[in-house]
Amino acid sequence: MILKSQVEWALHCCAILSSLPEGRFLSTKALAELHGLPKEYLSKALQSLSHAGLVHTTLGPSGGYRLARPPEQLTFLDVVEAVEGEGPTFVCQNIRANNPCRPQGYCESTPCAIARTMWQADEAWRTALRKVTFAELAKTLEQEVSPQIWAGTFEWVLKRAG
Amino acid sequence: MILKSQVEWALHCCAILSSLPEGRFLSTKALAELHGLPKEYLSKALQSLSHAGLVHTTLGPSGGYRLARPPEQLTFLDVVEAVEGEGPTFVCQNIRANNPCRPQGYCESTPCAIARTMWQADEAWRTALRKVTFAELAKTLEQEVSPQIWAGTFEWVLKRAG
DNA sequence: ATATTACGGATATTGGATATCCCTATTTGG
DNA sequence: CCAAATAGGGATATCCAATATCCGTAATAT
Ligand code: SF4
Ligand code: SF4
Repeated sequence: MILKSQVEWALHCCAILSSLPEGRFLSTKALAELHGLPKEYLSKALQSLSHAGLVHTTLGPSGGYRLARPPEQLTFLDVVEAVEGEGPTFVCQNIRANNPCRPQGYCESTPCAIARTMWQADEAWRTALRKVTFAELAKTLEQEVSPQIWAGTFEWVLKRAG
Repeated sequence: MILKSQVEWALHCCAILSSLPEGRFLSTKALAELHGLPKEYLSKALQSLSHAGLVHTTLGPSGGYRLARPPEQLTFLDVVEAVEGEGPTFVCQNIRANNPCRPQGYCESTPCAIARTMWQADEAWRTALRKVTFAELAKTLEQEVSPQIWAGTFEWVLKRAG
């Protein structure tokens, strides 16, 4: 059970977009170059973000993406779910229904304890991701990333942002 | 990102084995019949449990599986990790290394904040699963499952347990 | 007008999950 | 001792989602 690599891509892109000045846009091409990713395929991940309403887009030269909300209101969970979907990791096949000891046509009323436990774990995972916003991430990155790279990247991005 | 169905199978099998009287064994064949699963493939899941040391096995007629520890000491996490593996759900491809603004040969010292956040969420998921033992599951199931089915299944299992 | 962009459909390619088959060593029960 | 039953493991086939590429369309800035 491994998340798609698009999740990492989308998280990185949102991290970059978080530090983009108000009102400016960054294109798929720039984001792909910056991260060394296939442009056409990264585009699909960005479209997922767009479809989820997390980013706004503009067409034409100097077009691209910007965050739809301030980074304080964008969480890791938003991005992960936009790309990976909102479904549970544990999908119950209801195999208890195959129990030969069950009376024919018997129908359980409640989801069983096994599934509930797995879903609670899913919820704990989601809760952890919901707690971290991109504002906090930006703060952490600014402390941890080498100032030289930080400034260089910022300049690189600004030069390409429409 | 969806868990393999083998996870559900293994959880169900351990639930059954939890209520098996001390010293007796239940075969793959019986477990497959009880849950309506392909015997040969279920066998792979049970082998994972065996390889992880969660169950003991015996060969020959009347052979099969029993829990290696009391249900109080067997957690959901044990079973899930035995089948699904212990790796993180978020695999970092280190795409920050592709940043064209980085000096050549530059090497980050610490895993980045994005990966750490994702791994923390993984840990929250694991913690939730580690909290639930099969002793607690048995207690819940006994309360929730219809007494008729519960008794019938118990009898069905005992008849086939070696 | 032209170049650039997001978007979406179509289409490979790949790898892991699913599933089956068969052989071997071991143990039980007769 | 013998025959049946069992776990274990290797080989193989199938299926499907993730990965990746390509191209056409509409919109937009210069
Ligand atoms: S017991 Fe729970 S996990 Fe298993 S089939 Fe039923 S609902 Fe699904
Ligand atoms: S920034 Fe973090 S998640 Fe992204 S490539 Fe680097 S270590 Fe991996």
